[in-house]
Amino acid sequence: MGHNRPVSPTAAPPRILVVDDDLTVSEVVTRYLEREGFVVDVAYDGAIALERALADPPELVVLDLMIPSLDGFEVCRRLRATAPVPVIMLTARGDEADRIVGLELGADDYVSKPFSPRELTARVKAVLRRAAGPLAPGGTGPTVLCAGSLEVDTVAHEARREGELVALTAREFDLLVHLMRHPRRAFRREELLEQVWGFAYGDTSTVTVHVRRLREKIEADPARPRHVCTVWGVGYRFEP
Amino acid sequence: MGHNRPVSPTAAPPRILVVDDDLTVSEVVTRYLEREGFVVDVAYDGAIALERALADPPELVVLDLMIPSLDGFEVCRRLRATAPVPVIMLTARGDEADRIVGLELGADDYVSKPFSPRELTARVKAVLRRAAGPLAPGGTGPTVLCAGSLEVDTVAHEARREGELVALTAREFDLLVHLMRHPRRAFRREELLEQVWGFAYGDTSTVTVHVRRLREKIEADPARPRHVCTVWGVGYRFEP
DNA sequence: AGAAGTGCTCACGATTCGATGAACTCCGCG
DNA sequence: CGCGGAGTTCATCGAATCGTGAGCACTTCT
Repeated sequence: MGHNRPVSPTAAPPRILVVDDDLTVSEVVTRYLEREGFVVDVAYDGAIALERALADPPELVVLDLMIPSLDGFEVCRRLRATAPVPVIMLTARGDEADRIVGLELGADDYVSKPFSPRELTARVKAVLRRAAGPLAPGGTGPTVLCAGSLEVDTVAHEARREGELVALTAREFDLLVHLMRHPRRAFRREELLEQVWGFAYGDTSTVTVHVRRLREKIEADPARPRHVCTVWGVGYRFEP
Repeated sequence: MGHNRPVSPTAAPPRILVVDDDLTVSEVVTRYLEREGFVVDVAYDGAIALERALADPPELVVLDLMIPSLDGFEVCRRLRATAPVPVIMLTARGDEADRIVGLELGADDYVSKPFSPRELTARVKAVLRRAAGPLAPGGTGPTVLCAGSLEVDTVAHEARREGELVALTAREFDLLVHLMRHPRRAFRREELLEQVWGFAYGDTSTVTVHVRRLREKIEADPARPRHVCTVWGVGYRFEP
């Protein structure tokens, strides 16, 4: 069931709006992006794209420059005017690229046709990563989370109990950080699956097992957890 | 969105001179560079650019090749004749760029139009990092980095282990310095690719291989690295 | 007490990830 | 023009990790 984890360790699958009137292109792009675990929406002209993007902004827009009703640049400009949505431009190849160079600079990145799907998905991921910020999510919170004798350094990607280093796997780490960032809030397993794993659906026992392994490592008495607590009939909650 | 700090953590913001007669280009470039925390100055033709750069040398020059009064190559040549200012060339797209790259021996890097602002800023940072040292009076941080029996002299471009000189290639050196400048911080491969290589995207196995070679040279037991450590599911981290 | 619902544990198979070795490209040099 | 070093890409291998299903334990309700 190998869904590739798209980008950010702790995120629902990013939605991407693909705007291209060429059916062949948009279909291929869609297929490849979905294979990488993204949720893809398609629009065939500028006006509709803009409307849809403004109504429900996706995480990223892949935008052909030459499309009906509103050209790509105009769409990009208007998008940017209201919401800081990352944009990747698809530009035709050839000399005209020189003329439009100034215009297309509004985009976060560009890919010139013909392009390899691999390159496009790579760039999509790169731009999303940039938009999400580096491992240290900038101002969105402290880099070291503390609770009791627990210390979690989100930058160094390390966790300590009583000062002792505990080796957490990537998932365990993500799970712990997510819980610690929302102390005392109860999460249903489905929520955690979505917010930590990025799965829209799936076996909730996956969460159970990971919680168990996590407790095994960070709780003094894993059978009587003081931090990662069970909320019966609901899910789990982090207790500081 | 947090302002990314450019390159060195404690230095004054590097000043960058952007030389381009296309207003659209220079404005967009300026905006993106400023967003990254640089101080940007703009010149619209070669003579003025040269004059200004010589009067008060910036940390880096971003130079379009086709500009009025003095072409980019000439400006670059004269600049380099007097001051070792790093230069990034903006070249027209295509095969032409390939021919030019041979000529522009003076430039530290080049970016061909159309380019993504991402790529430009990434390369700017990479070049600045690489250039940090030669003419660094006070701002650019320590010139000798130490960790255990490791000594890295960023000015002399030398690395020693137990006092013994180890021959590192340019990339290996840059990689090591970058990691050492952010001790204990975990980097994803994609981040390193961007911050050390200046690639907006690419094959992450490149990083893997270079890390391996670096370990081969600086670690006492390369199979059990004590400094350049693996963070499973994430990337690498430097341990002092 | 019995039954149904919910969470916990364990072990197995599939997948993913990093290390490794080697091929290949690109230059500069003799 | 071949050589050699640096850098990049590719294929393979082994190990760590992950997801799943089945059985057990505990809670709650009838």
